[in-house]
Amino acid sequence: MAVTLAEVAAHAGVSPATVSRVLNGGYPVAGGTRTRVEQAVEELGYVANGPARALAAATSDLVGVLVHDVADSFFGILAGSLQGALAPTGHGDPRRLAVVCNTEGAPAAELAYLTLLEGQRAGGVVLTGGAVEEPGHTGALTARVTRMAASGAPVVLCGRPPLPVPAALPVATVMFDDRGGAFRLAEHLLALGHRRIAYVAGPPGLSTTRERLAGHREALGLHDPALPEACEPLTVHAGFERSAGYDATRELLRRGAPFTAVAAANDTVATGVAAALREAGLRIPGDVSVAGFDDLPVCVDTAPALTTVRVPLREAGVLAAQLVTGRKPLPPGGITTLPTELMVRGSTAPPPAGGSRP
Amino acid sequence: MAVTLAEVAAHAGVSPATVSRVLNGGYPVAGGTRTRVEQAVEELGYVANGPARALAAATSDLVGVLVHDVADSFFGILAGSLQGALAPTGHGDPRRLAVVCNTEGAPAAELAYLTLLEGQRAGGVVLTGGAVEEPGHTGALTARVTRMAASGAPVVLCGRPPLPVPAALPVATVMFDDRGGAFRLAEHLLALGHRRIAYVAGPPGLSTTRERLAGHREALGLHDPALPEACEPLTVHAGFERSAGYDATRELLRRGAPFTAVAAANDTVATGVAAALREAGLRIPGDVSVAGFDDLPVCVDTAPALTTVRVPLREAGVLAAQLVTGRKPLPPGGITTLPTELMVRGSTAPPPAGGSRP
DNA sequence: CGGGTGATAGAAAGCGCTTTCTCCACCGGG
DNA sequence: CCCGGTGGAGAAAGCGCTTTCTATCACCCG
Repeated sequence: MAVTLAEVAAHAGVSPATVSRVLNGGYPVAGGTRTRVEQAVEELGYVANGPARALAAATSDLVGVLVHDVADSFFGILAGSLQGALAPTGHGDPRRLAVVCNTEGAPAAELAYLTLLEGQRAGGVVLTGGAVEEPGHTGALTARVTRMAASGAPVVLCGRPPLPVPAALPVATVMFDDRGGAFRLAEHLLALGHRRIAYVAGPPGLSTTRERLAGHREALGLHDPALPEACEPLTVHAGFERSAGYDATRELLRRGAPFTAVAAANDTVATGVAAALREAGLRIPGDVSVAGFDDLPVCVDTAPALTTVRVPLREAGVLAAQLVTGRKPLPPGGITTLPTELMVRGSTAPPPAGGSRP
Repeated sequence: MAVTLAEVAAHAGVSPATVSRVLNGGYPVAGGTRTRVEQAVEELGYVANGPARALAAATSDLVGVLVHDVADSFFGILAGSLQGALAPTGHGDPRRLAVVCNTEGAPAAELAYLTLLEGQRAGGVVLTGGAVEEPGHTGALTARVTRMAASGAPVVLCGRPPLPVPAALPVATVMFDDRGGAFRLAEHLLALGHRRIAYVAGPPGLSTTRERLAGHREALGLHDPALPEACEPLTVHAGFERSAGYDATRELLRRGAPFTAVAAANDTVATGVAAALREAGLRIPGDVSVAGFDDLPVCVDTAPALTTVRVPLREAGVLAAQLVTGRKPLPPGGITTLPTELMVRGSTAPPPAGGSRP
């Protein structure tokens, strides 16, 4: 079967303890001894037994990555860069493995996976995506996160607001400036002359939905205090899938209230919005402007290319990896906010001259 | 700290062995005893220590999922459905965790991750994406896969050809009918009247590239034995990214050899192809038809919607999960080929009447 | 009516590693 | 010249679980 530590020790003529120390560092080992052990490891092709290490050390090389759904590019890109950054540059470093868990955004699934990861003695956990803001769940989540962090496993909240955990614990938050991005996007639409701006928001109760909507409204209100209220009937809550955007837009069109622009919760929803508009015979951006959020790869290939807000997913993934592995110290306050950037493309233009349609 | 098996045993007034048996099944436990144990587990909120189980049982609940890159929708969708299907319907079932590893298609990374997973005593491994067909690597991979399977961890090859391992081992292969799909796509182009068909192929040496190209050429040859050779100068090898399609198309245009259609290695590449053509002032499908492969979600939102070949990624993910967990018996021969389907959309049309351009 | 014969439960031996705790040599200072 | 220090190595005790191997009981059949 597999080579064990003891065999390596025997081969090198030292005790198992010494081999362990050479492999894990943090304890002085004389140069000659170290060399002999390393050679034995090499010759025997020794690969440590992960579970045994985890059992003895009470922590493993596993890093849990909770996402709403990896099939969604937003999470796929985040998880991908995170996974890549988990493998450090140095060659001998212990390689962390990413355990990705699709929660579908469901609180129960989130907690269930956290339990599973705790049982696996995961060496860290990254919670990504908007948080369900519901007192009961936030409380339960905070308790779980506190417990994990207290047991030494760093927790990184990525793309969601911080949790009220004791400051001394290894819990970091990496946020996106969703609010600012939504604000600038709305400003862009206003500057183009739009006033009747529809908004296809994400699921209610989700932090991301709240932030983006807040930024959007703030911009409207700053331009004209009456605008937020005026646009209220043009706001629809939906899911984060393409079909949600499609359905919401059909509903909007059915209602008949005129609008000249639609801002969507994210790019995927925006493609659904665009499809519904096109199907209704409306031209983009001639008749109606459309904007998304996230700047997923799809944005540049839609027709027309989608105006959106870039969210630095790759950067976030790398940062989260560095934080969860402890390679990067926690920032003071534990919170890092990554900037978002308005990406103006072809899907937004001034409203039609003849007045607002439909 | 965490509740242990022994504590549950004490609470239920039985021995640890009995608790273990209730939890794992496969050994008769009297109804009353079982109930008492289950109640104790419930009351104490017991969660098994994964590493300890894995150490004692020499196998874990971890399932390795090797992908080229999760950020790529192809793999994201595959990994997502696979991960979802790993969590069985029943509630008490042991939940398998998916460890996703980005190999970037690099043989060395593939082997390195396999070693890591072996060290973790993974309960199974799924290798996805085209295989690098290089004797040395195939040999090394076969050896590794054989060893893992022999130690009891099922291995599933998904979207790649089978490996020559002993038939008795738990190794299954789930393939896509890439060749057939490419064949039908080429037939479609030929039926539209195209004769000068460019092909932006994937990286050389990859099984997927080979299969798709083979199907494509087969259709050309069947239509006119001289066609494959005639189209040879219009075939370019590139990567699987959008930029590869873009660059390859620019190169094709630069060469000046006329073509009326371009078939791309996959949808992502096709979007790059389309972008380059559009940039060159060519209309799709008016001047040049474009076709992709995979039928990723992006296909329906490009302008025009992309004609492509649907590859049943979700189905494959679910099937792979069932096979790797042993929930579904290995098919005879160990190989399952999933059908692909031609999806005709707006990006393909008859070639321009005036003759082939550019 | 006694010893098979199942059906259950317990004892105990690890699984392969980490990590105290101990021990040993050898060093320099008093 | 002796002794406390100190760097380096080993012994051994687990970590929490699975899994033989054994030990009990009932029973049941000849």
